[in-house]
Amino acid sequence: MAVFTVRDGRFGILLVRRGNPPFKGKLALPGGFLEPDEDLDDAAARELAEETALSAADVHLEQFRGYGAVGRDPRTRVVTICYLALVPSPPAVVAGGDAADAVWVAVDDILADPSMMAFDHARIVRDAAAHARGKLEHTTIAAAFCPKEFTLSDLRRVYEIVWGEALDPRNFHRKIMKVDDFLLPTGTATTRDGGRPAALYRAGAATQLRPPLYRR
Amino acid sequence: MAVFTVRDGRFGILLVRRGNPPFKGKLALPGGFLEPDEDLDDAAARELAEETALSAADVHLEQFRGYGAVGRDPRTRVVTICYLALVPSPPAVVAGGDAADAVWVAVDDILADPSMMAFDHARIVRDAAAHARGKLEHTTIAAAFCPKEFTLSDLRRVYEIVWGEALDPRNFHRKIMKVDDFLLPTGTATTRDGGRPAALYRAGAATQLRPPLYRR
DNA sequence: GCAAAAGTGTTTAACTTACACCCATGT
DNA sequence: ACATGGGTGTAAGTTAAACACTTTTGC
Repeated sequence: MAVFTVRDGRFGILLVRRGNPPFKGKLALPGGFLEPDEDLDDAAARELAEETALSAADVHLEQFRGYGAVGRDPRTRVVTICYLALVPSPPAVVAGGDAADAVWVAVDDILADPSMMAFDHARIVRDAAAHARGKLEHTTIAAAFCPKEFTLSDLRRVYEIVWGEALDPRNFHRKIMKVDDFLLPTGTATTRDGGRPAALYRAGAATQLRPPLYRR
Repeated sequence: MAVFTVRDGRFGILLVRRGNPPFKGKLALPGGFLEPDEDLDDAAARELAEETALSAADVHLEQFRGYGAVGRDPRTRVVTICYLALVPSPPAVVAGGDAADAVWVAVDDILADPSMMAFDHARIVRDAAAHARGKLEHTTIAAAFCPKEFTLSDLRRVYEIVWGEALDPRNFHRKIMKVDDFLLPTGTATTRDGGRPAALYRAGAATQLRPPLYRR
């Protein structure tokens, strides 16, 4: 599982600290083995629930890609199918399961120093992060990082943090609102200190962002 | 393997007629089992070579997605990783390998009558075809259906056949030529009967089509 | 010359960008 | 009143769609 979130102004991923060899002490992607009686998607949902206490209904969960290089686990041949999960911030703190040593790590810190990762997981993180970043351009998955109700600023901040670049709030507002069935008004607004209250929205049924919202 | 091509004005896929139960007589995707000493991409390239006598260097080959539903093969549990191959037309005719009964079938015929397919392969064909059709919008993979040297009309015909819709030749011409490093002029031109000769191009290094070329 | 297909130019509308401006709230 | 962030208007530049038109060949 590549479980991404946006937390404390960073694009983060859920990792577990390995307590046993090989790669003892290094960070690894959480995951587990397919049960004999479950489909791939079901196994991913189960693993996600075990690691984060989040149900698949609350998050964006999609199959990403398979990895099967021969030496990727020094113990035996392992073919992995990596799933991508995008969870809202702050994500439910990790529960008791296998993931007692689960930590949130900023993606950019991993890309800057891949040696902190076990197995070929640094490469998987790199691939999955690039995939997620790219998908923000032409899909509505950014909303998966937001809570059930959110403002346009919340959504814009997701884009800015994941991409690491500033977007014009005015133009962002109009571009997003032009997409049919992306943001559904709730009729309510935020109350904060110092500033006009923002309208709250829920994510609608739209999945494609057309036209796309490009990075620089 | 989901091996697609454009042949005789149709968007086609390579299938094999099953000679043994289960699903004897039905059509199936070609494929095989992963060897103990090969990576996923290597296995896909090997299978492609066995089925079509095409080397991975000549075609577009990418991992598509995994399928692992419990009952998808009635004999035993099988997890498949489907690869997408786009091969030029006319593709090298199938050689001696496992695929003695290989046939090219139009994708739309399968979608119209999925019962001709064995296992869950009709669903895989549907998913893979939708993926390929969608990728024409924002990548340069359409060129993978063309021979080494091709004209803008050849490329446009690929789009028209795969999407099943007509495109304006004039606007298509300019949109494609505006993409940096997509089409490299060879300096030569076609000779045909009745019509101005068209410039011939080779595919360049560009992979992304930005801005995209949308379907209706 | 004529038909056919390739390729260019032009007009109009739509969209993007940048930024000025107004709005609604807390202090 | 004023600071703060939300939201709207607008003008300039860019891009896309539709289609008239020119070019280059075979017959």
